[in-house]
Amino acid sequence: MTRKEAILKAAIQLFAQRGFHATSTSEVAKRAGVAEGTIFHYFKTKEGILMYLFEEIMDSYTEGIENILKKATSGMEAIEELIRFHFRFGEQRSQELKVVMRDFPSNLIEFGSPFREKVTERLSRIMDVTKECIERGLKDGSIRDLSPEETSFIIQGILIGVSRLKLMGPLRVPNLSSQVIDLCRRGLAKPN
Amino acid sequence: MTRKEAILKAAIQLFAQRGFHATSTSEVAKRAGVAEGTIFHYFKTKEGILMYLFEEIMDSYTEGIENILKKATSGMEAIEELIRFHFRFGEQRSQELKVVMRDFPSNLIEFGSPFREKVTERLSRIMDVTKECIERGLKDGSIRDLSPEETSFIIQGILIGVSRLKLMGPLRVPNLSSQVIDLCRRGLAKPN
Amino acid sequence: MTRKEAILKAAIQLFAQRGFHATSTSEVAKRAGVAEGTIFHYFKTKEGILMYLFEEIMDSYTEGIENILKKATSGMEAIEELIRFHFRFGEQRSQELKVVMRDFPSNLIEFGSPFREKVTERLSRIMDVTKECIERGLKDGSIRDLSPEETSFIIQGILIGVSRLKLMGPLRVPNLSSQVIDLCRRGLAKPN
Amino acid sequence: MTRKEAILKAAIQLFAQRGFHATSTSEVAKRAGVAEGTIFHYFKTKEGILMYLFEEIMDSYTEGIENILKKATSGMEAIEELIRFHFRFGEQRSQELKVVMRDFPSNLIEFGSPFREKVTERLSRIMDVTKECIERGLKDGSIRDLSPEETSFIIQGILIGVSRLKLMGPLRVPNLSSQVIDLCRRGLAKPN
DNA sequence: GATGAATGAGATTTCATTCAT
DNA sequence: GATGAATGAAATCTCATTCAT
Repeated sequence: MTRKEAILKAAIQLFAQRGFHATSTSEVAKRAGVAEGTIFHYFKTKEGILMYLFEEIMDSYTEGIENILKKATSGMEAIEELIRFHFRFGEQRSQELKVVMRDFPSNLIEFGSPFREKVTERLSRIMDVTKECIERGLKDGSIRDLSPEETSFIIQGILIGVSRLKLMGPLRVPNLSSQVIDLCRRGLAKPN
Repeated sequence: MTRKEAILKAAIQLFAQRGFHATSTSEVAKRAGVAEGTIFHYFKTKEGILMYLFEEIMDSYTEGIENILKKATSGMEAIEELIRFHFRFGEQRSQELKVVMRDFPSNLIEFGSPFREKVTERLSRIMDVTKECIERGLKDGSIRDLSPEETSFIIQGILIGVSRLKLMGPLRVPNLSSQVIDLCRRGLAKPN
Repeated sequence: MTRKEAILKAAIQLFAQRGFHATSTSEVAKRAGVAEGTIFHYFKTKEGILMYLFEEIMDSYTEGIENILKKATSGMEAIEELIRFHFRFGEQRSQELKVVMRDFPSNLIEFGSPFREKVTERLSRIMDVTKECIERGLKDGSIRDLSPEETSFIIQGILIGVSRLKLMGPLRVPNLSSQVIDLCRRGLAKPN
Repeated sequence: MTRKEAILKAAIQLFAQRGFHATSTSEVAKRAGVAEGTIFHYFKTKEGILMYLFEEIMDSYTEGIENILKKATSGMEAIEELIRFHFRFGEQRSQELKVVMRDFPSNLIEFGSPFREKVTERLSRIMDVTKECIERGLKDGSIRDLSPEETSFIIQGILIGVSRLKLMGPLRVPNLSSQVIDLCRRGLAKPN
């Protein structure tokens, strides 16, 4: 493991557990087994670690959902796969996701931040893909007549919120993925 | 306006805008027009402001949804009212809610915090009310056969997530409330 | 002695001795007998101490030379008094002057600095007074035909340079003041 | 251009512009197009660059004024040539001179520094040459009865101060050299 | 000779909190 | 109750320097 990886690993663990603000760079360095200065050698600032993390995970997520869109045979199926992917992703990378969920919004909003652009770009890409799924479903008749814009917003809201509740809280809910899929399917499917 | 109220008002504005961590007590004092010491006279710590805010808003929210439960004629109607109330509440108290959404989870998890108990108690009360709605719907036949536990979890997830997206992001979606209601109704209603 | 004064006194001593950059705020605090934070309570930044010092000494100097201009009976006499005042001032406030001479130019040039304006304003005031002396001497016939602009520049250069050499170096020269006056008088006086 | 020269060139530019303390070795390395380690290969420390610079420029200056002394036909002429040389030198090597003026005194005084000796040795050599000019003028009757010690001190002060004002400030004064010469000639020449 | 990743000491600054008035 | 000067612990970040390659 390179030093950079060690720093990232340590940061993810600590940020997920205690939060970004409550974690000091000296703690990260200690856990990573490197000198504190090394952190700043690789990531210019403490926020830089968060940024790197965010970009990395967002790119990975975006790539995943873009693949789904390519493979899916219908709009509704795409939505289902999207949800399935979302929860699978959340399980595989729960730590990183926790960090992003915990500490992200703060920076999202800060206007001066050099993040802002990158972040909003990624987020809107995610929203776009969801919208495209809906639009396809409208065309192929698998989804009922709904505004793609608004519906994709709600779908994203559902995924974020449910994941949040799951990641942050102590409650364990089995089959979350399939239950959300069922609910969404009934909500979106064309009435017969 | 009493000094305490002035402090709260200032804190809400600043915490909502910049976040809890990025706001200093001196800024709060300045905006409130009181001495810094006064803050600590009313709220023992800086976190104490957040705690007070949280309790106040949570109690208000809990009271609201408990009333709904009393008035509703069916489980499904209760759920609908719940959603309606949620978004109305979010609009009326958007600032406070933003604060809670922005900065809450961090403290939620901190184990040592004296908050933890109070917070979890309130949150589980909210979850319980949602569950009771579902349970009533199961009994009165307005809601299809679903696990109350899991479904209430998802409903809460939806509300939190969609509100979050709405409060934090720049997108404006009209009729969010009724669209979410529609989706949930189709998702929960008994098939005929 | 108030805390602020104690900080200033300590800072002057240390900056004069070791230079601004080589002195840490912790050293200043220690010598002043205050907590390090107290420094930042009174002067927002470390540079702020230098700024305060500079303004204070420049105002004092400017006031001094403006008085001379009022009292002097001829231009040449004004110049003489100016030089006399300059060296007297340098002796009375040698420490502060040393600080200014040692560490000032760096900031003078920095463009972004909030200092710049204040500094240049003061410096040009000093230059202006010198120029007025020359101009008066031209009118009253006590000074030979010389460009006021250029001559005042040279006079200021002389004063700065000679003081610098005196303050910084180990050499002790007696009667510096009167020797400089003699040299300048011969250099400026109208040939008879 | 060798690596060493590239480093020196970069250092001169940056030190002159931003000052020694505000320039990091990494910036110097970047501008010079070498690795940071290379700097320390050629100059043992960061201060070493300044030292090298200083020695080089001082030797060049000293050599120049020593030649003048040899060629001059009278003491007064030597002084005049000295001044002429000083300003010519200042124009040819303004950047280096700026560095020396900006950042030198700080180190001059530091007692522990290995510089100190070299520096004071060079400075006193310059002072000595000036004194010799005066002494010669006293003998050959071109300079009026003045203390060589004190007068050379003043002459040096004038040169340093006027150059400083010229190099550091924004003011442009034409014919500075000849004006200073005129003033000094009148100040030093034997009354007829 | 040349590199540049890694270091770690140290610097400035922030800020919640206290407490004498 | 109200103040705000004073604190000091802790945090982020810089940077000259080293050293294995």
